Amino acid sequence: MELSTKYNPSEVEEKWYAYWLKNRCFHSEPDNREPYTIVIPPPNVTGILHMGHVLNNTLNDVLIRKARMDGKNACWVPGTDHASIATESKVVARLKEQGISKDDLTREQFLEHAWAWKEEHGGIILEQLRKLGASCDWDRTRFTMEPELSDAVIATFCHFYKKGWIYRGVRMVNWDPVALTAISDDEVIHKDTKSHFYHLKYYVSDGNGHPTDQYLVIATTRPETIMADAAICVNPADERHHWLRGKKVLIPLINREIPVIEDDYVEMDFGTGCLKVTPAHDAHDYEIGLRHNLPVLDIIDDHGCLNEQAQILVGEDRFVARKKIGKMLEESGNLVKVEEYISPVGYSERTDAVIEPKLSAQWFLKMEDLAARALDHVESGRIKFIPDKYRNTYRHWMENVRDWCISRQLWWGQRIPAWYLPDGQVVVEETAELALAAARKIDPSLTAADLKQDEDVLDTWFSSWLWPISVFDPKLPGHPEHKPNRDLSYYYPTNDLVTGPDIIFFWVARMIMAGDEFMHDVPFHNVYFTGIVRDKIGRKMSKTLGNSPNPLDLISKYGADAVRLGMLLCSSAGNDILYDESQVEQGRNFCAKIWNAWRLVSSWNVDPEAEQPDAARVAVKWFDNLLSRVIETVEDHYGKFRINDALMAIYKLFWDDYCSWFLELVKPEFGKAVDGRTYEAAVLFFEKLIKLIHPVMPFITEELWQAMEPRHDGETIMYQRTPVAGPYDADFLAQFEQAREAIISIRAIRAQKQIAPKELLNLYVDGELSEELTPVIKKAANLSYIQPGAAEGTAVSFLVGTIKMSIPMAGLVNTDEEKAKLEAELDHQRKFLAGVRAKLSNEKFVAHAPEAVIANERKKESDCLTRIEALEASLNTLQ
RNA sequence: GGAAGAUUAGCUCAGUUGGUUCAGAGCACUUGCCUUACAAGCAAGGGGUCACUGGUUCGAACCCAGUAUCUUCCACCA
Repeated sequence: MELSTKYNPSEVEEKWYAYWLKNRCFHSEPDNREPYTIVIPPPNVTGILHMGHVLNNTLNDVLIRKARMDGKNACWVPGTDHASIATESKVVARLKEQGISKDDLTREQFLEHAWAWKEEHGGIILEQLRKLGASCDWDRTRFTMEPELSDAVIATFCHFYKKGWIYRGVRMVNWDPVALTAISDDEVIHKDTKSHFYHLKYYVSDGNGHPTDQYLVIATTRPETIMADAAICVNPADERHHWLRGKKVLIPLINREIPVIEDDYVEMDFGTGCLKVTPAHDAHDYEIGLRHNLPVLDIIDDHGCLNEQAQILVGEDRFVARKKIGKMLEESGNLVKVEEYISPVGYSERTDAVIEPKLSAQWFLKMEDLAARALDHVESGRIKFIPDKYRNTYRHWMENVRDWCISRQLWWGQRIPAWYLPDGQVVVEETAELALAAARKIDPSLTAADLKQDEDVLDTWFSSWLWPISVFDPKLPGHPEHKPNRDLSYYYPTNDLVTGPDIIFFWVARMIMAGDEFMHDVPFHNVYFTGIVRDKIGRKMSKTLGNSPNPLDLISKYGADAVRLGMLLCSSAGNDILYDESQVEQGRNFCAKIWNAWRLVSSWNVDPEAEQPDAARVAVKWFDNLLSRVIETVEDHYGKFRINDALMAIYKLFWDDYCSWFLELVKPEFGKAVDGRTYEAAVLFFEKLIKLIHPVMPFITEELWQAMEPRHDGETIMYQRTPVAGPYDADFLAQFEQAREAIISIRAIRAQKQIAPKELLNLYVDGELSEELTPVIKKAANLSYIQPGAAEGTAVSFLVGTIKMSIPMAGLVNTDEEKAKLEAELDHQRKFLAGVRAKLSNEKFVAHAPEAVIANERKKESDCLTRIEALEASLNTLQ
């Protein structure tokens, strides 16, 4: 079959992806083969493909395709995540554009809009993954908010509630005033932020609410919260403040009287040693408040604005209020000074809004027991992290974990299955009907109308932690007594998880917890953490910087295979990835190389009767041995998740060894036919090579495989078996390396002396060179003959190991130049010899070093002597 | 503030538990080639005091201590 001169990726990719889909090549059903399972880290349902996805899914696809070719029953389950906060905020933003406020909608109306948005944008990213070549089992596509999976989430909530591990409590939580919801501790990002340290005078009260002329000074970064102060606190050991004992002070501007209290929490040497206690707006202050029975006065509303309770600046945003109150305090004479100050401030991961500590009723899941068990799975090695260093991170988090705030004040998500009775009691059941039944046990007169369901939804991660289970059997989570169905029994535990280290706590840790709780088993055996994709100067990719290429543009420009290869080339596990388009170009170039190699082989005329030239015979033997050795290396790399090392080994095998050496050695002379045996070997090697390449570059390899008809009878390469390494002759491979070295030296001499490659030369060999390899050297170096011994007359000589080689070259040799070169080399060898001898004459070395090391030093010594002798002989000849 | 990790060629990284002939790869670079598969290519080549300072050892890129720089994670001193 005639191939076009250029590889056309887009046409080929479309053709074969459609073919794979049509033939259901990606689909898996349980059978008696060993399963190999991956669940996709579900992207946000309304997300679009970015470079991080490309990296992650390329790695996933390489692993799954490799496993498939290893004969395993490979199943890669795709799907999307409803991404509660992210999606809801997008929907809110779109409604706003249409002039609709969320507050004007009922829950049902809002959800209609949200589902419409999901229908419109949902699944785009899955379509994009197909362009990348992802071999997901699309028949198994799941969505975390589809009915069955939502049921699983609800059941899970009930399960833990009945176990006593879920509780509702009024706690200080992280409030996001933009998203209008509480978020978990993990969703808060602390950033050092420039602010001001206000030093304020609080006057001591005369007992009737009037200021005396005595005062104390506190330091705060949040002067707008002084109206919520409940006390001033000092350290009991701080003698500077003992005069304040039992006194009351007045809050500036509003003149409210508050007590001075003492608590060890206050650091004497920080600030002024006086702390204003504001229980409603600071987590630590809240704790102090509890200890001292202080009232809680909340002066900030959900949007982060001061409310009526503040008395002043009502309705002002907290940051505006901060500036304004600074002025007011200055005017009232309460402001002592303002210092520049840098302090850590919490920001919302989603909205980047400054988090407001806020007291509110939320649902929590106890973590202690779950975390201990999840930690053990990793500590014991049942789950391996690649790279290993993430174990430390994981352990630290697990040992310091706090209860998980699982409620979110949002509508897009699974609604908490808790119903409140009119008297405030709560029942938790999977459905409204069951809840009513449960409520009637408390009060038989109740009707459905009397029950009010909790308004909140659950944290997205409370659904995605079930993912490796619920994609197979949504009935199991929450119902541990349920018998796992056929899919779950077969595919669980999954094998490998490829994901970013940024979600190690959000997702990885919690999947391990859920797996342990419901399956009493790990959810996966290996977690491969990818790095973050950055641009080539190390910046994170972001829309605002505009340094993030659109993967689909890259695919249409270079082809999916090129993008995949480019991504993998720069990705060693756990390191951040500095992406550069030149790597994708390298991928494209590799495609061209593969394409052209087959164009060459397939263009040959074959004469089955022709005798196989010696050089070709040896080349075949060599490549056969080499192939086995490289396959062994590649398998080893895969086993250690060193995907880019595996890739590089294959890349070099194909480009350097197969193309540059093997094909050049067996290539028939112009106009002549290739013999049958050599041709068969060249084709067979090519087949094995594209099988090795297929997991990384699925499209071009399928195209060429199919182009090799009728050899393959229309079978896909996807289900061919990975080539296996046979035994190989390491000595022979080493001998070939010597030949290769000789050839390179001869070519270099040609280049130096400007002798055309076509001009025949003669070679004299003084030393033990394998007879078998002389035809190879002859062909590759274009020699007319190779003779034992040393060249007579003027010659250029060089060393290959300890073998002296020389090429007679009358008239072309500059004797002085050659002499200088030889002398330099001789000098170097003598120094080397001196070093080796120094070692060998060191008694301690001889006494302590192992036999093998000493023997090796002796070999170095004798080889070096041989070389010195050869060099001296060459010098003599020149003189 | 705590912790983990990193520092090897211009760039990105290997270096498998201290010892194969003065440290390897890919890319980039230099030189020569439009040689009938491929100029997106071929051939040849240059390039490193393994961050720094000490120590352990017969022997250190590798182990130990300290220093410097960087990255990430965790952390509510108001």
